[in-house]
Amino acid sequence: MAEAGGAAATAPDIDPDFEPQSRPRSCTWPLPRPELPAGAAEAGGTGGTGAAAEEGAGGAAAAAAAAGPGRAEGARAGGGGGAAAAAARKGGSRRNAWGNLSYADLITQAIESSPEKRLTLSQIYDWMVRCVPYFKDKGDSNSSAGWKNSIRHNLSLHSKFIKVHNEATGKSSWWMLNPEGGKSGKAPRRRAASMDNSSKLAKVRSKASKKKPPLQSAPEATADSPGSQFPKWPGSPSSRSNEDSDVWNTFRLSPILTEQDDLHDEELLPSMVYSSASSNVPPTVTEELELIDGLNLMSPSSSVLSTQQSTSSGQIQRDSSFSLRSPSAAGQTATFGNSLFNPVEMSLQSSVSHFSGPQTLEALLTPGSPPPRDVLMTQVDPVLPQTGGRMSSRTLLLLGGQATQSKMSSGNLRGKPAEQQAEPVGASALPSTLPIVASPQNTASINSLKAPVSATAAQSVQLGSPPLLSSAGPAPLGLNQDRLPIDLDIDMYMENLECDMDYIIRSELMDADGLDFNFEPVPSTPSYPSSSQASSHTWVPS
DNA sequence: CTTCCTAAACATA
DNA sequence: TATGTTTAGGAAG
Repeated sequence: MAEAGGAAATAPDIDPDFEPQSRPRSCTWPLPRPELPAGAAEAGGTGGTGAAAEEGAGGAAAAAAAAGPGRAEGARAGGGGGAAAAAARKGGSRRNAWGNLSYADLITQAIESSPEKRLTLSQIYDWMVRCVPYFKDKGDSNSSAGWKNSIRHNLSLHSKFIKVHNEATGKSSWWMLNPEGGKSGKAPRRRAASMDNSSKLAKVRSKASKKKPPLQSAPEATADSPGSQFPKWPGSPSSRSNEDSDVWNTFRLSPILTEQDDLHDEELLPSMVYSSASSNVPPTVTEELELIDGLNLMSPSSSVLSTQQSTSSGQIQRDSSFSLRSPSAAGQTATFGNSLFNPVEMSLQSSVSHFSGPQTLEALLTPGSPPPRDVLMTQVDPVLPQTGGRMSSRTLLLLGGQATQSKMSSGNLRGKPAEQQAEPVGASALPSTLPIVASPQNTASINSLKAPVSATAAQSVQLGSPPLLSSAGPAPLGLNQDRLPIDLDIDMYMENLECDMDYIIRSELMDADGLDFNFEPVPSTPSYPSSSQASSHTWVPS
């Protein structure tokens, strides 16, 4: 508070300092208030967590902002200068006028802050303006040009961000975090090659063709149902409400692979496997979950999975994991790495696993029969132009959001549990034995069920993993292996989710770059990686 | 040398 | 015009 006060004094509009993480809630998507002045919202909403921040920072930022908004140099200089003062904190100096976070980091946070973990470009801009003090005043004026350009640049440049076709009207694409996490900055994970995924990918990608316009929405199965109201904020429950029409779980996704079918690079191998990736990428866990849960709904095939798990060697995974865009049409089927589901899988299995695994992913994916949209399958979109549209490379098409919804729900939970409840509860009531997997054949039935089922599944999934993440979890391991009671009450879920989110956020922060604010002691922080992984995927190659 | 920021040229819808 | 992609140059660690 004290800090805040000081900062406030300097710059009313500007936030003391930017720590999106520290106050996730204030900057989250279903915006509490239209244009809340940062100060107010934060102060009120954040409650205690974010409080600690660097006071100096605020001043510095403000100063910088005021002083030299224009140039990089200005900003930099400002940052540097201010840094000295602010630097005190951590030895870290703010690299930029807005703090230590890079654009990429900011974008990441923006995306993460959204319930569905996806934002359109404009939403990202928006977030920046709302949540990052430095940009607060630069929102609408022409001054925005520069940083917006940078935002776009970053989105395109980093493999860490993936573009998802937004089928709603002519909206711009959704930008999501690449589950694989091609982080470019800090968390050095395995980057064997100096180049690292991002750059490398970028490069590779880049060479792809540029001439041919990708016909993005060709078949667009769901297109017809207009996302109608596709929520301005994806997070909004709307999608859920109208699952009736377009919310198919379907989503196609094209892995991160490069266009070069030959992704022999080992780097890619592991990367494709989301789950495995998780081991390295703590922060992204969430996203993984999202994907996973979505997927897992669809891909229960346990048997296959298990195999994979054990093997986990990598190559195999790679192979099986996805065969992405092969030039030929046939190749388009993406086989999802089972590994992907593993973690979830495990949990699911216990609870829901009755469905016999006859339907393996492959079966599901069967290229031959284009499943009605109901099938919640991950198929590499037929949409991809054989021309090799570049769009496919990182573009993830995702239609309908049920899959994501589950996630979203988590986001909403806090906000409106009530709504949430209705569904989940109902879902829980459903027989767990429902065939979750939708094979083309089943689609019909699934269709009707899908809503509930998905909910259930989602829940279970959430349950499964979150606990791991959540520090509080009484006995994460036990839970995990044990199985998840489907009938847990929502509160539980909520809690888990909450923890999860916060937890993740926190970890993210820590990871991020040492944001200064210190949170509460996070008991299990250190364990985070290990616990989550260990428990959830024992199979992890490590 | 690598990471990042910024600017800007292009390409598309 | 808004979005996206790419390429370039420069600064900082």
